[in-house]
Amino acid sequence: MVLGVQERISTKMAMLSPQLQRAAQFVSENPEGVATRSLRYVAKLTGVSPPTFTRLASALGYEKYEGLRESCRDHIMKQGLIFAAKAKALQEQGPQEEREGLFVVRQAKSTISNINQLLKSVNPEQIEVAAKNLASARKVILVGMMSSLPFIEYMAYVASMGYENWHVLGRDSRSDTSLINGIGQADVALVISKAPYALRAIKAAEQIQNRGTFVIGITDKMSSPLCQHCDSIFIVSTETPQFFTSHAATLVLIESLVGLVVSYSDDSVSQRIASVEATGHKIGDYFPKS
Amino acid sequence: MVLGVQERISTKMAMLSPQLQRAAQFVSENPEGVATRSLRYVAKLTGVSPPTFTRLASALGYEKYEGLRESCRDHIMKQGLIFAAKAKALQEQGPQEEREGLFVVRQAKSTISNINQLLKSVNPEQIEVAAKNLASARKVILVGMMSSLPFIEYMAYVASMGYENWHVLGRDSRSDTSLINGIGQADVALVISKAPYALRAIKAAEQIQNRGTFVIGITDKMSSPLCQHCDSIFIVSTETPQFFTSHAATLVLIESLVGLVVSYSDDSVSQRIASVEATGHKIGDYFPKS
DNA sequence: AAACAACTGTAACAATTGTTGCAATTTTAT
DNA sequence: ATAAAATTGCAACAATTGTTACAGTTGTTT
Repeated sequence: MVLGVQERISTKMAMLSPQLQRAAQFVSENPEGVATRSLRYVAKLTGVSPPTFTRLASALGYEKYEGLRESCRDHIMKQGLIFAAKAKALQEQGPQEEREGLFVVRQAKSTISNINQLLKSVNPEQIEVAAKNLASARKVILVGMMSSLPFIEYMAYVASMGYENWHVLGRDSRSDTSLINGIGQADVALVISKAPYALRAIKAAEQIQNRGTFVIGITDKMSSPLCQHCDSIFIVSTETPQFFTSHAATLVLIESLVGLVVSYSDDSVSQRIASVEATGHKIGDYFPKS
Repeated sequence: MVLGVQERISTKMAMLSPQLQRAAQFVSENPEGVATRSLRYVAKLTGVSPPTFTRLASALGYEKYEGLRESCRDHIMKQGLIFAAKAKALQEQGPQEEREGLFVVRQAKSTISNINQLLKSVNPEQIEVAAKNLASARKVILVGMMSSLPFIEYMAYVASMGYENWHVLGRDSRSDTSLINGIGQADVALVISKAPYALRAIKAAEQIQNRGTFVIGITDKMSSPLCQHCDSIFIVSTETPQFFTSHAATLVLIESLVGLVVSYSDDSVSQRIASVEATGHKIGDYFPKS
């Protein structure tokens, strides 16, 4: 069997010299460029000397540079075929057409539509206000159960690099009650709940709001039981061609929120994040270099 | 506005000489060939003398043959944009709305572009193969550290509704080693790692692969250290207007994979999922149905 | 039928391409 | 520290590229 460019690059990348890696990365990221432009042109674009690409070709096991280019041609031809199929699938639009090869496409399509809907339905000002609240809160309580928990934890992880006052509720029930008891009006909570709505999340939102805490909610429908316990609510659609729901639009909202929160905080936060990563490098959490 | 190759050919085709028509037809039918191969090669393929193509270029209104080729390049690139039409529409949505405050819009834009890139770069067949592997594995090991862990856990959560042989590595180090020791060739692992690459994830992938286990990797670059320890690798872009990265495209891939896995499994899985939800209702995990 | 114009391939061309030897540099080992 | 090895860019190279002038062919007009 003949290996493709991408496979060859991914297997040999580690044992290439710095310049060859640069070249390899470029090839990997723009095979069309390699297939259509000349070696010297590509070299200039990459910021590497022409011979480097000749050498890359032989390092990847091709006899000549033309072999590498031929591989790139293959790659884009295959993509062209794939795309033809995708385009056809989109035109047919058949909901009963359960062709497996197009799963990703359908998934992606509904995801993009979900994101677009998020953009249409959501008020930017509302996000700003929510972010400001989160940024200035004494304590931030994150609530999410079942399938929403991972996204709450993602948020907590990102926030943990810059803040120490963000807490996740729902990891274990013991600490939960004490956490709820300690909060008040100076704090802010963010709750995520989608159908089927986890009872504990709804109950938590209710209790938290009863204590005078500002509650931000992310849910999937206006009719969601979460709505009535929130001071600020975001509706994100979760529709999917599959039997379970998609959380991608939620993720976009979360990432936007966190980004805004960081931008509202002072520079010390950015510095903290930088130092967290530096510490990680020192104790060997991260892969060296790059 | 600059005309494309196809338009130029269709308008002038009638007033071309026989040989030029032959050449024009070839160009119209294989623009990729023109973009990627040399003039002389194309000429030989068409059965026409080389100068004919130089003449065709000027007959179509290009200054030189290179102009025609450039048009063909454009044509190729445009193909990748079929799906990106929505993203473009989004961009045109409002240039005056490009105010600094609209974080969400910028975030959404880059996310959609990331998803599009996923579609462009990923081979549906490869996803199918990966999903089949996951569906038929004796045990599935999910690996992800740092910011990737929540997504691994999401995957584990969704899978837990239908399968009992999916395990997350990295929740606590004690059980990790025993888990790794128990795996072999009948098992499949899925590893997620993005820059900055968590050392433990890379090491885990290495160890797992050494045991003969099939390793599926999700990472952000071909130059990622994860690549060399994987039998199947998916590249998803994580670019963002912000300082940290976006995982939305990864989520789309994950949701597609899980959806496929379920579709490859027999009906018992769907039944299991249904019963899990029913049980949840009975013990009061979920909010009473609306 | 001859004269003309348009069409097309051959061959020589200048430009550009990919390649290779060599020297300068950096990295690694001793 | 020194030596050896590997990496990398420069410059000269042979090959190939796209182009053009020219000549043979074809079909049309007078």
